[in-house]
Amino acid sequence: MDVFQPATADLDLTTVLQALGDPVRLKIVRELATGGEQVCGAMEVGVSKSTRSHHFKTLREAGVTATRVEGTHRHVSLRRDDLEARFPGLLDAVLQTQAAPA
Amino acid sequence: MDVFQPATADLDLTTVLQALGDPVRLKIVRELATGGEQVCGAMEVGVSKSTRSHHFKTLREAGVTATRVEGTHRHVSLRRDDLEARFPGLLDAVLQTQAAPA
DNA sequence: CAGGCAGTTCGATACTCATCGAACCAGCGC
DNA sequence: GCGCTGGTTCGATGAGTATCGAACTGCCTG
Repeated sequence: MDVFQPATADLDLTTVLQALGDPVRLKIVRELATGGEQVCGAMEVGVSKSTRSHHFKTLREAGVTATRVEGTHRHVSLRRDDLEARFPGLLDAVLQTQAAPA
Repeated sequence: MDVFQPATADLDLTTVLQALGDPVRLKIVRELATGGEQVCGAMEVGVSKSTRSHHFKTLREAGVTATRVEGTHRHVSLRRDDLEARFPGLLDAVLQTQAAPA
């Protein structure tokens, strides 16, 4: 298992935007933003286990999240500082927006 | 020809992020940001005419750009104010980032 | 050790979408 | 009117990806 996540300098804007440009992942990011680090499975995003895993992987590989393995659990958190360093204001701008404008 | 573009209130974050999450469109947005309103065809983005048209359409329908028809030309501009009103700081954050991190 | 649980991976499916060339449409100039 | 030129639309194609269930892996506990 590679819990690899890209270095801050390697973060690619297009990739990050693509990662954020999905309703499910955006929801995940919001959850992480408000709830802090969370266990992967504790989040209810309305998709199957495998799909959820896929989205977490996408976010991680885009450099949006960090994953910490602890026993059988994976603790996922936002890489706020790294994102802020690489794309100042971007994450805040995304998070400030209302979740779902109906 | 519908030069329809969504109202400010209808702008959807996911849609905008998806629109921005493409290298070609990101390039277009940058060009518009630095050069102001431009004629559609005057922009060199490295894709065919039809593909370029498609990207302009995507950006327009996402609410990122405005299109003004003048004779046979289409003048395209960024909807900076609308985007700023709906997603404060987002566009700036995107534009501030270096174009292509090698 | 056996079982269960967390999470990933696999294989398949369906859908989206970026891309192109060609055909088409609409002004503009001759 | 005839054609050129800017731009859109069409149809096709290929790549990417979101989704699922099922099989697998690893850890922890009884």
